[in-house]
Amino acid sequence: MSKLDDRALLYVAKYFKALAEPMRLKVLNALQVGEKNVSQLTEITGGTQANISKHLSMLAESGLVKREARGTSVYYSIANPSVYELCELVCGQVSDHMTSEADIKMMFNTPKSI
Amino acid sequence: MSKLDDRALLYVAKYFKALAEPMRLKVLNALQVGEKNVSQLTEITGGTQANISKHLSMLAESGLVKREARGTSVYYSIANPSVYELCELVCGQVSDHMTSEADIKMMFNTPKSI
DNA sequence: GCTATATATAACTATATATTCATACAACTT
DNA sequence: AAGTTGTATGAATATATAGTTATATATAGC
Repeated sequence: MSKLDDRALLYVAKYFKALAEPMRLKVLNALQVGEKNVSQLTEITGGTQANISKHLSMLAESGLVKREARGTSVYYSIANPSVYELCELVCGQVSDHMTSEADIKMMFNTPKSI
Repeated sequence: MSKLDDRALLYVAKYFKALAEPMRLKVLNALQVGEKNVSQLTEITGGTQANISKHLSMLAESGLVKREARGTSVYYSIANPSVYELCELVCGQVSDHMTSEADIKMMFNTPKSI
């Protein structure tokens, strides 16, 4: 593989990584109905302000959300609605897959964080 | 959010996490044309046997690939072709997004691993 | 049974990540 | 100007992860 390919690969991986965290999925889910500021997202998700702020920075840097400061608040919104297509696809695969024993087992085999 | 929702969230996150690693994307890419055994995947990707084997175990556990032992070899194949739809979607978003300065910057801002 | 080949795994290291707490910073209000 | 509110960030900790090396396990051929 060429060096350019590797960089593209890294970039795609980075995008998926942004989606690979439950709290960030919660945030994205909360943004599905429209833009929200950090305080609102903090309340909706039940996270701490610092933590949500960090996740939002990460999502913004990965190009999944847009940031807009207005007054004292900062509003975040979905950069590209097709992110929900991704989630739909995955949810479909997950529910298909969830019938098998191995996956039930995996469900209980969850790490403490990440 | 209910406890069940949280588990589903964790499950979806786990699926995305399986895709959030360049070497695993390479492996999945190699499998696009059909099943391959571990040795073949090791050669194609340029990884070490132990490393590829681990990634394959992880991919199998996450439900992205199927495992089938035949003779002394173990053949892996894509469990669900729609994983490539995901990648297509992401590639589209990535290339859209790649025109902006912030992303060029991010390109060079890559961690050493992961 | 012995050897060669293919795959998996355990121990280890280095790095990355999520989370919390405390604090800095910025923009309104009075 | 001082206080209030909303957001970001640095330090610290605990956990997770990718990768390497060495080794175990299994299957086939002799």
